[in-house]
Amino acid sequence: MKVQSPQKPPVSEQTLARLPGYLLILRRLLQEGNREASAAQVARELLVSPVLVRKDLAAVSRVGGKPKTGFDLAQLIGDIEHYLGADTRREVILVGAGSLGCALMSFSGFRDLGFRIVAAFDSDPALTGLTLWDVPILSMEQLPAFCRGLEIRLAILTVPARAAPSAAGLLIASGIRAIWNFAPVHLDKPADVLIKNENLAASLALLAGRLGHHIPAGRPEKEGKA
Amino acid sequence: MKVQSPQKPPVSEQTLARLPGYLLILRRLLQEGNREASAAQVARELLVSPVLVRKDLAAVSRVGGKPKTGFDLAQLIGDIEHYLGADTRREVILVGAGSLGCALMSFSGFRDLGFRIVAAFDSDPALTGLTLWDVPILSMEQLPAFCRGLEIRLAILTVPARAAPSAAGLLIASGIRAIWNFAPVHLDKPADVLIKNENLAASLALLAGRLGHHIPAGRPEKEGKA
DNA sequence: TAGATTGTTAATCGATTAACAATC
DNA sequence: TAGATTGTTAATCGATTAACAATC
Repeated sequence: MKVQSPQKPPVSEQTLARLPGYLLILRRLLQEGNREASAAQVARELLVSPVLVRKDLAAVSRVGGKPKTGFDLAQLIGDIEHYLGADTRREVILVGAGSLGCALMSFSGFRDLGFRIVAAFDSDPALTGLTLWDVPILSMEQLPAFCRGLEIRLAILTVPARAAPSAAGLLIASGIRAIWNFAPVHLDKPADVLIKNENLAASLALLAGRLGHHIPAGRPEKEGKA
Repeated sequence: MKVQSPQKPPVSEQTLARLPGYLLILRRLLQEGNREASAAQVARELLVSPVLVRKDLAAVSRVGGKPKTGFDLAQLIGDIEHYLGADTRREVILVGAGSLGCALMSFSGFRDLGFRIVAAFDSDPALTGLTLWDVPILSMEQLPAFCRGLEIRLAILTVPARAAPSAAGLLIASGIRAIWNFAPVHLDKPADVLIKNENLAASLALLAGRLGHHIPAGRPEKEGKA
């Protein structure tokens, strides 16, 4: 039976974005031998306010923490993992096996959060048939049947900009529900498909812009500590 | 002589983050033969409100647009480029020539925004001395002198998580002012150094989380069009 | 018990949007 | 001129923070 949590209000985009960060810290604390952690402890590491951490955790964890001791680490980690993974298949395909695509295939960080790139697709016949980092590279023609067959819902799009719109169309037509798009182009989509644009060049420009204009980065470091 | 623009209030982080997107669209419009563009035109492509575009542009452009005709494309592109690049050297170094690092070296998108990876550094002696995609790979020992000599201020950090803290320390000691950190660890830093954390696995988890919980992605598509 | 830490309600803060006068 | 589009002032909206009562 499915035990969802429909009574809680949906968490904000910002809260969701902080969850993976919490997960990393909580896991490390657990590995270091702790059984519990306080919101203040987590907040210090992420440089956010403790209240924010408590609010975020309250939004996604069913158990909550205990006064004086804090949160049960194992329990909390499980809750966050469940929340991030709830109702979502963790199998991912990758479209575009160029240098960036191959780098993502080799990237171990996805595995730590439970994701697995199960196949890559490329229009270059020289690449199809190869297996890189345990990921088989298939032809674009094989994509629809593959996605339908395995009910894949997540795709990473690392093709050149000019190829991205048609590739995205093919993905959507093949049942993909969310696309992580690394091409710097706007992709049209139906309302029920999610597209997250990742523009690496823009990210670098943003950093350089902040540097040039001395905009303080987020909250300042806290003075003094325990 | 330096002509800065100290009288304008610093733009918000959000505005800054949208500038590269404007730049891409405006350049494309110019290439397509247009001389001018309206805020509404740009807004439609980025799915943001036209008022927001006007506010953003007013914050970074000195000239402003003209009623009826809109903004002069060449002028506006120049202003945004200048704003993003103001007071900032565009030379970047890359630390950690693993698969992700190499992918970024080969990435052409940086060039389009005026950045150039001038050198990569790696502790693996098998890599040092090589030149990949025109980027020479040097040893970590050469880093401080290189950065000091060329006054490099921007660095991309793509080393494994366990090596990141010490590498960041070396970078900061070598005069680097901003670090784009791909390792999923918190890096300590003095107040005047910027660190932008890029956690690719967390980004994917965020997308999957949104998918699982059906959180609408930003503003909905507008109905109807010109 | 005393004290640390939680969870929640109210206040603050800042970004976005709406409304509208100015102007080419 | 008439009309489209800009720039700005005020209203809205939502996230973060502050304050504080609850509780192990």
